[in-house]
Amino acid sequence: MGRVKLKIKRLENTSGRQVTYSKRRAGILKKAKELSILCDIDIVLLMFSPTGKPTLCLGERRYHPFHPPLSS
Amino acid sequence: MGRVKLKIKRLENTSGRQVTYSKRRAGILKKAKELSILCDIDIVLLMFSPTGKPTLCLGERRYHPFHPPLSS
DNA sequence: AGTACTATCGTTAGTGA
DNA sequence: CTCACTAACGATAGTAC
Repeated sequence: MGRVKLKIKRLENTSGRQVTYSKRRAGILKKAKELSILCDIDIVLLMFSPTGKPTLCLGERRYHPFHPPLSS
Repeated sequence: MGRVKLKIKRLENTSGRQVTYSKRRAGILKKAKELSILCDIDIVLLMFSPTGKPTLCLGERRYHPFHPPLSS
């Protein structure tokens, strides 16, 4: 996406990695939340920034102990 | 995306939830892999399908014990 | 269940402040 | 670094098989 195609390989520029991380982290967190709501599923997403800062996403599903599969 | 806008709320149709889950699971797994490679980070993604089947993604980063932040 | 197609919407790379 | 903008690329809803 964006203005040009981006090859999927490690970004060599440090600040570039951080900027790309910030943008894509927001995108994937949104995707995870959408998926958990749309499909009513449990999801866990844990990631560490290029500087080591962790982000944890636990989805939006209301809690069900022992994660029983849906019957409906 | 897709042909029409989709409201982000629980899909009431069971098979629709499963189809949407399959498509979006593929999308988010690709995003997670791309993010881990581009930004050279650790990422963990765990999710359960509407029928309870788990999927685990551990990212593509080469292993670093104790997850040291990048120095460069 | 899974694959293929594709119009349409969503994400984001590059840019500037 | 963070925010806003937007052209252009990417993901996906609906469909057909």
